Amino acid sequence: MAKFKLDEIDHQILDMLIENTRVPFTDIAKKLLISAGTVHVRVKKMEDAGIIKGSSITLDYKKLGYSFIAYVGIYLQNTSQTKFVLERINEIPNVTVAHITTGKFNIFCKIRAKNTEHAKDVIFQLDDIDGIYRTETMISLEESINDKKRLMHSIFNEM
Amino acid sequence: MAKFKLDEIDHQILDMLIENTRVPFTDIAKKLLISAGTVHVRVKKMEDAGIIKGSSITLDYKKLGYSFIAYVGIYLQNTSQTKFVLERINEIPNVTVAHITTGKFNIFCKIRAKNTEHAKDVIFQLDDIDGIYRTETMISLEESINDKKRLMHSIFNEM
DNA sequence: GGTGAAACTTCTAATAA
DNA sequence: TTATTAGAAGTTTCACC
Repeated sequence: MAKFKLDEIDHQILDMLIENTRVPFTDIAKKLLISAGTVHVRVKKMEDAGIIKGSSITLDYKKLGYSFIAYVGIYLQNTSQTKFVLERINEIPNVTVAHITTGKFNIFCKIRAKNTEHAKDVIFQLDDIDGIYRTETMISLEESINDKKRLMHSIFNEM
Repeated sequence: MAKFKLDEIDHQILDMLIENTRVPFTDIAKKLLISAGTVHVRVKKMEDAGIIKGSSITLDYKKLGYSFIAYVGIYLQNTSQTKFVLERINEIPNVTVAHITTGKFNIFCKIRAKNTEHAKDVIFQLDDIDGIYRTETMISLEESINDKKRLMHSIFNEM
């Protein structure tokens, strides 16, 4: 996969879009002292290159009654079942991300639930999947999400 | 935290915004057979209520040369140092999320790096933090992200 | 590559229902 | 709560640097 070359302008455009996708191109243009047309062309180029894959709103799951987060490590009976089990896991909407991993666990996933009671149901759903022989749960007491912009800066400064 | 009441219309608006924040309100209106003004009012209401926290672009980190993902479980010398250590961890831009957890680990985080060599540097940075006495790394061989929309549907159907 | 302005589309807020 | 509408604001294209 080829590394796409971004210059300082692209980088600053991304920074602003990371914070808010609806920031007007005219505002970006004003801040970077370029024209709105240029912003448009550059964003389009990054979209076409697949650097910008899409955009999404950020929801407050706590306000939606979903304040429970946990990570679940999964041990399989047999690693040949990995693909199959992963598909079953991904059918559970409460599983937000799943990884095939090296180390202790074969599969590792993050779940989101309403509360402990509800989380128990989700974990039971996982335990019920054929091929999973044991799970190990780590409950999140506090989540801190790192600023996307900071990662972008560190990526950019190495390019 | 009070649960905000969303109706079917709100839910469908969220669905469309989850897929693409830049979808014109007029398109949403057309699809849901309501006016663009109504869409605007409802989105604003959800923003004011904090249900919609913001919006961001999704980047392709692989294309940016960052194809390495790992989870790192952290053991502390003393749990009283948790807050302090978490702050140090969050200063590393390659750590994208960190959690205080129950279970084996005291802190659990996700890192993003260029490759194994680079990941080693990041993990060494973690190991160097005062108060951390051991880390355990799980490398992601494959990541599958579950559709946000599916989670929203399951949340909505329980409301 | 970038610009600036025209043409087009979308947003927003006020008014009315 | 929702619809309509008109003016403001944003986006996109294009001829020209």
